Amino acid sequence: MATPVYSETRTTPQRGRPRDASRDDALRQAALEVMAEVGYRALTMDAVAARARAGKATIYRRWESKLDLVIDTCTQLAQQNLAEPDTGSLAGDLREFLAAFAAFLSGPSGKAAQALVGELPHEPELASAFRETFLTTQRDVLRGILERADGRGELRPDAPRGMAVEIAGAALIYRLMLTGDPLDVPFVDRVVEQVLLPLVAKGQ
Amino acid sequence: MATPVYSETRTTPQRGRPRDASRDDALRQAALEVMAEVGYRALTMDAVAARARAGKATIYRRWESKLDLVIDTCTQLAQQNLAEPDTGSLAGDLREFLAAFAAFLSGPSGKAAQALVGELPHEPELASAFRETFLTTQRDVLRGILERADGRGELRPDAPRGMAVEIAGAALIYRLMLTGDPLDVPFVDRVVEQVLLPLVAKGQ
Amino acid sequence: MATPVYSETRTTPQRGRPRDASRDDALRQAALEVMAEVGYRALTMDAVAARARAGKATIYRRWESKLDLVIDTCTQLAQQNLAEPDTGSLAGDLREFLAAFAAFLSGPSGKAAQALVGELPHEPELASAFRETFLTTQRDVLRGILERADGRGELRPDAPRGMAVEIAGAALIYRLMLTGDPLDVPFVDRVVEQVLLPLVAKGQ
Amino acid sequence: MATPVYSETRTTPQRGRPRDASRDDALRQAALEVMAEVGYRALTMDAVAARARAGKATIYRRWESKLDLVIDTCTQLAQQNLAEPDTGSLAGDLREFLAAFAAFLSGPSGKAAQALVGELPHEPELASAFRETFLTTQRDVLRGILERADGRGELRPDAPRGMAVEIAGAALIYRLMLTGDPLDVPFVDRVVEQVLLPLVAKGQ
DNA sequence: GATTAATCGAGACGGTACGTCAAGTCTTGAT
DNA sequence: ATCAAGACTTGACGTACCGTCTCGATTAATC
Repeated sequence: MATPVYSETRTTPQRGRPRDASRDDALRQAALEVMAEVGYRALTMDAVAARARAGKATIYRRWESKLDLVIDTCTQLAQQNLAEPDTGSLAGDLREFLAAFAAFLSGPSGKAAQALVGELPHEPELASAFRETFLTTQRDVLRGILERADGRGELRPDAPRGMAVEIAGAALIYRLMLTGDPLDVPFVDRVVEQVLLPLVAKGQ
Repeated sequence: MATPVYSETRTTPQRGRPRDASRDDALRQAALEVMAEVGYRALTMDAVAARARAGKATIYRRWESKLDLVIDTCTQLAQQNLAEPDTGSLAGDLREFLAAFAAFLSGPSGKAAQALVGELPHEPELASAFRETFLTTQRDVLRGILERADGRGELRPDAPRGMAVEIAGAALIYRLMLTGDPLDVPFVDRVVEQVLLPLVAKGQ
Repeated sequence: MATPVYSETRTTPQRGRPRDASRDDALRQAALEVMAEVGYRALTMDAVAARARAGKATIYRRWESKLDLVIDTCTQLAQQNLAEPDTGSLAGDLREFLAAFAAFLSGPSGKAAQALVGELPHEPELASAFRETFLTTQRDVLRGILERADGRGELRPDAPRGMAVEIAGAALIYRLMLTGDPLDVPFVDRVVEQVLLPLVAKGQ
Repeated sequence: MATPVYSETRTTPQRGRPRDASRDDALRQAALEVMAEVGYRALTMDAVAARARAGKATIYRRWESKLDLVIDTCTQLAQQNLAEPDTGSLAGDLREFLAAFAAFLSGPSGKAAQALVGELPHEPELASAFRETFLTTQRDVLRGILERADGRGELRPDAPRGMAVEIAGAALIYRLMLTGDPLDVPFVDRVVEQVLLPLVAKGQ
């Protein structure tokens, strides 16, 4: 599921009191705060309900489970950070975009993403929502950056573009989730200069 | 903690019935099976105990918590696959080692590792055990491979060795845990040929 | 409270859509049916509303609570059976009245009354409404019967009238609510002949 | 059900930790206290568990429901008050026994009994347990008293014994549960002198 | 005839209790 | 002191109901 059910194009006119849309945001906000504080495992529906001053039924009316709520909460956050940069150079575009992505991952969304990784193999719906939110978008932007660089003649003809895109994401997320090392601008710069440009840029 | 408590140097000689060491393996085996079937979240101590035909106290006598049991179970598995290859060439060593590591990750240990990722930020002890098991060892072997290659004069002088090591691990784990794409030999070969060798090997 | 709020002498003339008086009966009828089926405890306002095809607000506009609705429903039923008999003889009056009262108690009102007994100690308002409906009226009629019999010289001078009245009610209600034995005409006759007349009638 | 399941004659030897019998009493005591304070309706399992410092599962392991717990709690109390008096006279026996029964009903058991009346029609098991506890025993004792009085030649030959027994119980319980008037010794004396003795004793 | 306001069915809302389930501890008898 | 078994406390789960509220849609009395 993973989204409150407004999108359902209504067949019947509109019966009863309509859902209060402001509760959605309040609940997502509460979920985000609680998850940031105690993590996914220790997040309880009671805590979210209490923080949003809502009844639990109000949550379960919108999301089927804790997982569903968390997914939707993260997805919502991901909508914003799509900024496709255009600095005119491959190096500039890569640096700018990866820095933005790193910042996004360093915030609550990153924490949430990490919390969800363990569920992916057992929750197919979550897995596809997760990949859509955290992987596909970022991958598409990177591909666009490489294409524009190719248009400017900056790429080697045999550049392994797919692999470069994968490596870029992998490097950031590996740091974030596994090593625990900081995901800062110097690191992004090193990834760009020591890995990405050498792999794809002409004359390196 | 993450290891059965035999190491506790006994002050008193040895009184009463000694611990049945075969229960350790039975319990780890049960834990592994249950985790592979239902994942970390849905794994219950009762289920593990029942599968091993053991009492819960028998588990808690050895491990402090569910997490602890799972960590130890995985660590145990990791002990075996340290095989440092020596094919005589950088490319050969990389291929062989990464293929072995990929195979290790593709098994139950990989599933377990994934299940644990979400807990790392809130469980410092788990985090260090996890990194020791899944990251450090692999990193050290890779570093050794690069050093021996350097001794043979196969590396460029300015090769970004640390980054190469990090990228190698990142590429595999990213695939395993996030994209869900298969972690097979062709992929490993592509990583070696399209990424690692270009980054560090002389004359590429 | 225990009565729909029409009595409220309106200060403002009469504005807006007037209340649909037919909903009162529909709701009481629904309440009676539900209570007869599942008892007081398991009666839910949602069930009553659904059965009457009414909104819950329509109920709460008329009655303050579940208790209030049930009380009013029973009271309504009680209004009818006040018939003070006048057969010309004490025995005849007693038989006729107690048979009528037994019939009343054997119907849904009796079930409802029983359902309410448990609430009496904790609901003073309910208690007084309950006593008014189920005890006082019946008691007054019985007292009238005894007085008229006394006027005819049928009573012993030392007849314990108060006790006789109390015993008459007690015998019926005890059967109804506690023993579960049938509250039929033969029983009423036995109460009259074996208990009431011996206690109060001259020459027994 | 209405009794913790020890009575179940065990087929298997005895496996695992046995039930802690002291929890039974603690829970019954807590239930009695809570019920006396807030009544049956408002009694919650959480409140009982909290007061007994027990988990809810510990309650549900023993009793299937709130009703079941309450029944058992009362039944336990009823076991004690069977005292069959033997003063040597019908009047003395009646006074003594009914006073004792009135005292029993005036305590927490009486409150509990009242709370249960409303459930009787919908809970056959409860009904029979209730009657066994609160009616049958008392009835049997009364019957014994009448028989012994008959043996002493105190009864009229045509005395309506069954009705007398029923009336005695009805008078007390009617007062207790319906009218709310006090169930004190003067009242018991009046019942004996004005009703029971006139109905059955010789020469009245 | 248009306006006005309280009604109607429907159902979302904040709460509270429900009965279940799991984690980790403790207690049996037996080895 | 260990073992299997299972009762124990704690606390979260997801559901159901209470009594209130809010929606669009009637429906009279008032203007």
